[in-house]
Amino acid sequence: MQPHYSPREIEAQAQAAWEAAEAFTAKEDPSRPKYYCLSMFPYPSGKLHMGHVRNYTIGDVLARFHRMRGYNVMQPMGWDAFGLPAENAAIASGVAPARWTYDNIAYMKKQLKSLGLAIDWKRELATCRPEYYRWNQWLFLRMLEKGIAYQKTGLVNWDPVVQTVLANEQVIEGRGWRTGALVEKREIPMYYLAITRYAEELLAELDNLPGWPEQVKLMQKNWIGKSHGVRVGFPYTLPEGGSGILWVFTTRADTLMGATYVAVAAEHPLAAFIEECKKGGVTEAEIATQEKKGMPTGLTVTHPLTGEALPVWVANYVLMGYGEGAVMAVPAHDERDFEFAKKYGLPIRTVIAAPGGGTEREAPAAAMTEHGVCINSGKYDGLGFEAAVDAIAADLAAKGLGEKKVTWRLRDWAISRQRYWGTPIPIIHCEACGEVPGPDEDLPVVLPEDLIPDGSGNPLAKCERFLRCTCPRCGRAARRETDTMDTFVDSSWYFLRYCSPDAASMVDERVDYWMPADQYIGGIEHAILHLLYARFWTKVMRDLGLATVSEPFANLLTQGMVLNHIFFRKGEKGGITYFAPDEVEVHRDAKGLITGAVCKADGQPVEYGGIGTMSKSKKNGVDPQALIDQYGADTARLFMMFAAPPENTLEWSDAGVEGAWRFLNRLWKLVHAHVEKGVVPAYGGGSLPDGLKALRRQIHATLQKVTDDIGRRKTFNTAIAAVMELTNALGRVNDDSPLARAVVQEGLELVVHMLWPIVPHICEALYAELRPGARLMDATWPEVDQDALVEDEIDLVVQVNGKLRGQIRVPRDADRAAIEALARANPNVQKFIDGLTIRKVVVVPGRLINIVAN
RNA sequence: GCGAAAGUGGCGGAAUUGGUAGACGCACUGGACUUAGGAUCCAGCGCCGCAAGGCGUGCGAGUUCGAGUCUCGCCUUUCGCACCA
Repeated sequence: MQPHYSPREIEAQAQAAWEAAEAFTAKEDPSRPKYYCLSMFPYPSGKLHMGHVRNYTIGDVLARFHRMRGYNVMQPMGWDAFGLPAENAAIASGVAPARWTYDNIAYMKKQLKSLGLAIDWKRELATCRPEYYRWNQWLFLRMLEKGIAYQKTGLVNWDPVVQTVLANEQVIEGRGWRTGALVEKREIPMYYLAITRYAEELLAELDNLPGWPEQVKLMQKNWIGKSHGVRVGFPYTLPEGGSGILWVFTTRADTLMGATYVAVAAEHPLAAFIEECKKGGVTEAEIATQEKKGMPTGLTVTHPLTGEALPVWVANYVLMGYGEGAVMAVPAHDERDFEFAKKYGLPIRTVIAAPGGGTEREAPAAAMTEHGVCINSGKYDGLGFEAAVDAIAADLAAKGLGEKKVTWRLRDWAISRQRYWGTPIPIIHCEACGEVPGPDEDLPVVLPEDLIPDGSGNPLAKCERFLRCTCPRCGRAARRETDTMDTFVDSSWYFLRYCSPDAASMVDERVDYWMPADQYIGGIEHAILHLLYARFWTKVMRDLGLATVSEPFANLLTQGMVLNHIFFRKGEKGGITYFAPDEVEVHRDAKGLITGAVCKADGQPVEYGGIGTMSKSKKNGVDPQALIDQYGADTARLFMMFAAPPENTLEWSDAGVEGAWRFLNRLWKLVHAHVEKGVVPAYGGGSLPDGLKALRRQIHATLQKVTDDIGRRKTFNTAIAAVMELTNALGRVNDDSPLARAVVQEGLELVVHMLWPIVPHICEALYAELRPGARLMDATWPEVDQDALVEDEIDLVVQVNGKLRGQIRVPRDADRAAIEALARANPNVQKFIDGLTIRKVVVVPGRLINIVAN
């Protein structure tokens, strides 16, 4: 056996052996339980980043573990290949997005392979290929038929200089990122998917997902935002004649008697699209944090119960997309209304009693938003929240000016993008027939791959060979739609295509074998949008009879981000220059805290910016390739899995990598030393002296813990820590007797089994030394020997008044009286109970005894 | 602003069901080996204290025989907010 661990060699060998055996090619096999291990597919941005390495290593550990446990495992991989960065690359360097994307895929695939992932590459897909996106188009047409897809107008960010729609990401402090021009809101026609039709099911089925983290389910629940309220009508008469009813939605109908004005969104039909409100972005965060602004419309509406005339204001805090796009304002009991009323001097009328019992303060200092009893509300005085809502809703209904209503925060999904690098929307514009769905025979509507965007508009709009077509209805010359689909469409069903990657239809019956995915792994940042869209899309496919599955992901693991230190220098003009961590020398104080740093190149100080997510712009990324080249894939995988539990953020540490490397070297040397003395059969029974009995107990206790940590808890860091402890214990054995060597042999064999999911290459190599000719890729997960775990005596902790005062060793089955007697006999315990009266003795079996005395 | 999480030694983290706080690793200190050490091995390592012991899980209260863990209030950080993926 080689005395030194050389990862380059053994990793190439192991990967070649897996490939030759086609070990990870998955085939449907109804005789075995299946395990579909799915990781979020990467966007081919150029090269792998640490987040990818972490994501795919977690998936690989679970895939390999379940394979050893006897499951029929399928772990696929693909490319989320459409999107904005390819267009940005084209703008920056003139390369066609297609070319850039395919080059990146080729490079990143090589990188993924060097990590030694147990992936079935036969199922690989890229969403920018016509054979994939044709089914986006096909399903879109089916949705149009069902009325799930429809057209209406929506708001976008408009850069007036380049005459282009901008993504929210491209708007920086209200200005276009390349032009610096003030961005305007603009209303344009778009296609929507009616995800709100599925709101009730998307909400209800969260309860059927025990394998999802509670916080993700809660975030989805809040996002869907089912709320029970009342739709209230405020009649009005326009000065020039006409009349109508202004409808609002409120969850606080009990405060209707306190309404002092009505506010509508800037895009509400009652308001003109007011110039002032055109400015600023379209994101909810921006709207919620901007200064409350508004203006009176000059109109008034009639309070449906009191008949009072209330002014109508346009307010920038009212969202057109939610409820009715208009609200009744009750400043006394809503914070936003309160702030607005203060600013514009509108009246504030308290109609709910404050919890303290205070009643009619003229000028409250803040809105009282709690539920309470109605006051100053005429016939409703004294009613609680529910009674008041019921009574008011009934009175409104009698007048035809209201009813109880359920409203959702969730909005329909706008999928139109005014971009080139995406799935063409299969719609044909005909002068005579209008917007006509493209016929199925035309699919796929192929995206030309040789166009190069320049940042102004969509190059498809100038591409005659793409645009020209005939109207399927009247046969006259027509033009194709140039909008493409949101890339969330691509990622909403790729996991279904993996199940039948070569199907002639969108999917085939193999989806019913593999789905749902038994484990889905990806970034927490996708907790809402991607996961919600994927759930919706799956349900639509189910309702079209394409699959039987309702919920695509049985278990969800949301991994944390990978962070690193940030260093920067502020320029004279306020610009910030970032420095990579390896470009600076860090200064620490006596406690090890970072106090400052200097740039190695010029010796001048740089500022320390704390810890943040690895990103290109902050130059704090670490290239995984350099890590793999220097230490090998196993060290990279081990460090990633050991440094933090998967849900936590992970701080990058060069020293931590060294630690992982050292452990693998120690393990190699330990097996080498053992093997050089000759391999022996693993311990197979017979009586053991106390020391070896304890070692064997540790071996099987470790196996039990690691099985639970990987399989149930998914805390790979604690599994590794336990194996490290066991390895240290095995290394301390200084006994060459046949019995001792047999126990160590058993221990080492179990160690390489337990570590195979995490560091498969080195384990494959070590196992071949421990059992010449054997391969771990064919091995099964070992069984815990329950007999080895049994202990005759156990240690108990003794506390006096909750403080640790001693330890006692008692027989495993000692009774309460015996334990108490032993505890009271302990000299240190006696010292602390001396002179006190014992009030109570708490015995926790197997753990501790607490003597309460005073 | 709204929604969701997190906060434990010098650092990453462990403590799984309310029951020994600090496993494992890193950093650091001392020693061994060595021509050499940025290799390897051994030992120590929360804070205060000579010790006995006391204190200690972001801050402040509370429940309990017992709280890192449960409850309430606050502070800080991170993620998401619908056109980044």
